[in-house]
Amino acid sequence: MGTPELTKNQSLVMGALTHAEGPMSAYTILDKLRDHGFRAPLQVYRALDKLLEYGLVHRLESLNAFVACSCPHDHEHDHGVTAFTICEGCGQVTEFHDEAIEQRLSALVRAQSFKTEKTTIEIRGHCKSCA
Amino acid sequence: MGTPELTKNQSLVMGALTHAEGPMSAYTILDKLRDHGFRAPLQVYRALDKLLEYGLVHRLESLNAFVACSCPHDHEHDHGVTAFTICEGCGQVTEFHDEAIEQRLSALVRAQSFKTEKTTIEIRGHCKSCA
DNA sequence: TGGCGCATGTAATGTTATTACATCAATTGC
DNA sequence: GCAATTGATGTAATAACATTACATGCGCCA
Repeated sequence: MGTPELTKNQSLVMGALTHAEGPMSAYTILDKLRDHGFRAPLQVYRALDKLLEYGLVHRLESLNAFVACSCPHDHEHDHGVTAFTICEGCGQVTEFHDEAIEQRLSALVRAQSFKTEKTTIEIRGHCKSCA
Repeated sequence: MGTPELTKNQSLVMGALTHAEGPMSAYTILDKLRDHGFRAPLQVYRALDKLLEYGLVHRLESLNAFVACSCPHDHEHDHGVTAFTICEGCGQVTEFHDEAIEQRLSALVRAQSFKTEKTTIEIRGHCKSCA
């Protein structure tokens, strides 16, 4: 029960995100795909919903934008918590994962008897080149 | 150079957030303050900008909403990273701070030569009561 | 008293996301 | 075969969130 074949719209959206340098808003994706027959936001949002569900794409909450997952393989199983650095200068987004943070958050949340469904970690700032 | 006196609009917005149980969107705040003369979104957003700057209010990125800071005192100095659990059931938001996570993130980010300006940590899920 | 800084007021617009409803194709059960 | 179901799609309209642009008022002080 891994990732199913992508539908046409899902493939188009995935392609747009994969070819982009950085994150794209839903409406930017829509504009990129007008030539391929996209007319309405919903076509993008529906595809994004599925891609998010399959773990192929991440949503950046602080940007209202989306990026292709940078994990080269293996969207079959959960990668746990994903964190991002986001450069205000050049827009570059770097995805990373860390066991230690994951475990620490897990402990803190468990202490509240809170049940985690989704964790967002986003760090805004400036990358090495844009410092 | 701490928090200056709040202006009228800032006080009104701060009051609305303080009296609310949970987070409020800017437009919800606007509606609450119509009776006090608020007419336009910008009146709310301008006040929120200042309150965020003073550290009296936090923005929840994954909700596009705002909460009063739960720290009882001491908005004079930076509290470092703030994290939140957000219950999908009852909407309850709990703010917390953790040295260990802060340091770990700091180390990871330093390894990228990334300069942090703002860190967002939001955990969506269900609280004890809504599990 | 004129200029400056800053809070404010108002309108218009821009951006992001969802609801509602209709159609179409593949699959399943009878 | 042929309803019934499920899931992807298309389209329009609207809702929700946020900003730009421009004008006004008010205290301060050189």
